[in-house]
Amino acid sequence: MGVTGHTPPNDTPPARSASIWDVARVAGVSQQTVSRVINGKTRVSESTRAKVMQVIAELGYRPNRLARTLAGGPVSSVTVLTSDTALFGAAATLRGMEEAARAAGFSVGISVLGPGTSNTDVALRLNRPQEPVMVIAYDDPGERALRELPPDVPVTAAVERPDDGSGGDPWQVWLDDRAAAAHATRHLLSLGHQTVHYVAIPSSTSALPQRTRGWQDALRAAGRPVPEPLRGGWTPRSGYLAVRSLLADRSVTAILCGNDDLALGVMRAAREAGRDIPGDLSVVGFDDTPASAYLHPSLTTVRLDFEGLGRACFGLLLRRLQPEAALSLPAWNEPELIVRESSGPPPA
Amino acid sequence: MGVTGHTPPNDTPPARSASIWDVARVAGVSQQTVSRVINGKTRVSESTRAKVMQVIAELGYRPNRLARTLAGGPVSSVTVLTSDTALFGAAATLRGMEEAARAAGFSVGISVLGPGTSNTDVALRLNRPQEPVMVIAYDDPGERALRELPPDVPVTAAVERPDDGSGGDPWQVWLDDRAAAAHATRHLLSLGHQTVHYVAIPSSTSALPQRTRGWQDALRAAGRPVPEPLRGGWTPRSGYLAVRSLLADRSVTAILCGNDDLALGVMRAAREAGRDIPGDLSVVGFDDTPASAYLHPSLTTVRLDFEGLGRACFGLLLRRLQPEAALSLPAWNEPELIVRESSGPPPA
DNA sequence: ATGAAAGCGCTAACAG
DNA sequence: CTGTTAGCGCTTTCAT
Repeated sequence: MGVTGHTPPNDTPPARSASIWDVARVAGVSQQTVSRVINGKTRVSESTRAKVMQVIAELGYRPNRLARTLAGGPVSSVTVLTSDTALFGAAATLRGMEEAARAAGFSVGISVLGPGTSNTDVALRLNRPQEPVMVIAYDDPGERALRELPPDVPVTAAVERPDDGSGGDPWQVWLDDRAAAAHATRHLLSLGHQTVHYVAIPSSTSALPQRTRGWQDALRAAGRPVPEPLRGGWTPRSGYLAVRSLLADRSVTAILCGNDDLALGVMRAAREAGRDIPGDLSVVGFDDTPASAYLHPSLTTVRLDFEGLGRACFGLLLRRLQPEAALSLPAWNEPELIVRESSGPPPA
Repeated sequence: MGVTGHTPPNDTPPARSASIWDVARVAGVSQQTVSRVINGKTRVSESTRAKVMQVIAELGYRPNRLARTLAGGPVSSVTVLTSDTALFGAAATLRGMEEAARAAGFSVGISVLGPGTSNTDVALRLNRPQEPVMVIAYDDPGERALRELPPDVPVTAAVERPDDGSGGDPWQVWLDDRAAAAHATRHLLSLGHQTVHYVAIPSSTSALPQRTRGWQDALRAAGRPVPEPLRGGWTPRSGYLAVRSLLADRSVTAILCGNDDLALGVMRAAREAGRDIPGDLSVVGFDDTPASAYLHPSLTTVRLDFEGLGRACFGLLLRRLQPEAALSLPAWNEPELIVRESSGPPPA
């Protein structure tokens, strides 16, 4: 006996779980037949199929996906590269990616990028040289990883904005931040504000980020002065610090923030400066986190469908892996301005 | 030529990236020597090592971790099983796990559990039958997955509370929620409140959750009435809905909430009911999310070191995988009450 | 419809 | 210090 050919004469059970060979032996069929039953692609007689299934259950057989992949089976794993998953956008995108991948039978790996990730490093994180990858590239570490991945790695990405010029990489997805920022800015102008100040999130590029551009677009189109954008980070604290000095100036009546956390910090700074929201100051954010509707005051913000974007990013990857299948891309929602209590007319 | 033995006579480059064999051939050494250089465990002469390293760089060789694992190499991958990563606790725990795992050279897979996950299902998500697993089991789907994993899978878990009786599973880690809840409750009592109401997060068990017990502990120890706990969900909205009717009763002057999101909803409901915080009502949460310090009013809450717990959970896994190594467990912080603006004395 | 053979890329024994 | 051999568990080919 000992089909695997190396069963020691006096064996202790090696705690090795049942393989396809074990199933084959017990079921009295070839190993190949078991494979066929498992994959269900090829036709197998009903009787043998039943027998094999029964033995699989008896032995508690569980397939080894590594071996399957190594042997040249279909691709069924992705690795997601992302920086800081504490950020709302990245976390939500990751959820969308994982959900779509799992639905398609993919296993998903995750690897977090730090600020100091060397170029070879990132490729070495993959489970195999050509494992497909999705990159969440809203910030600098993500963008760098995207650039530094070897060309033979199939990759799609959720990015902050399309590549300059060319109209966008076909393997990237993004939300129309520029239009959204313009929309939010127009909302504030239409309430009667003379201009709108902007607290920016960190940017991935030297070029002007899309939200900043959209904000400028709207101000310029209305012929309003364009203040210098304030540099914020990602946290409430950074928003708080960024605007403290600004708030002494009572002519500042409207502030657009790069995300909801910044907005939260800005609102706190405003209160401490004795400014009423929205009476003296309007504040608008980006993201529409679950908390935003319950803040005091509730936050006017731009809802961004990061989960949808993540799902689409995986759809794109699937299309890249199976070009012949002509897969349709799952749709995602465009950004939407949610008007709440934190924005209103300027003081009279 | 053709060490791999199947190079077609008239080959088009199969887009197959360089393997260890290719490196060996070019470097003029055996495949095994390349393996030795890569792993660095065995001694290799400096000259051959240099040669091999050079060829590795030339050919852009990247190791295949799947093959390594399949061939019986050291374990270097984990899968994390978790439900809803949108929750602060689960997300932070995941970050800690990923960080520790990556630092140890592990690749980490993630698979999200839904409410309806059948028992065989969960084992089939693993990349191989005996892949190590970490479960984030703060809620029911997590606890179920933990129960349903086959016994031969090495698993550690971050759980809401230790197993009943036995003093806790040695492969589980948890925070002392019970003591923390008692502490938070005593804080409110010491401010002069007659009693404290509690809005609970969903529980994973039929038994009383630890936070609920701690709250009761403190009330009983002080000889105060123990109100019926209110059942909340995880979101601000559920906190908002849970307490709306309660707030009509002005004798309710202190509410402890199962997490900060619930507290946010409770605070909003309170304002809408015309209650001032902390003047008429004190609110205390659990988690200390980054937003909590910037809310209006800023939230008194219990800081929980989920990231530390996640790192410890991986440490535990490592210990389980290498019992002989006698690894020390990374420490994590005990829960800590952060007193802010939302708690104060009851109205006179 | 089923079986047999070869091999994916690597590591773990053994040899020398 | 280095090379040889035998697999890991599975999916391709090809046969039958």
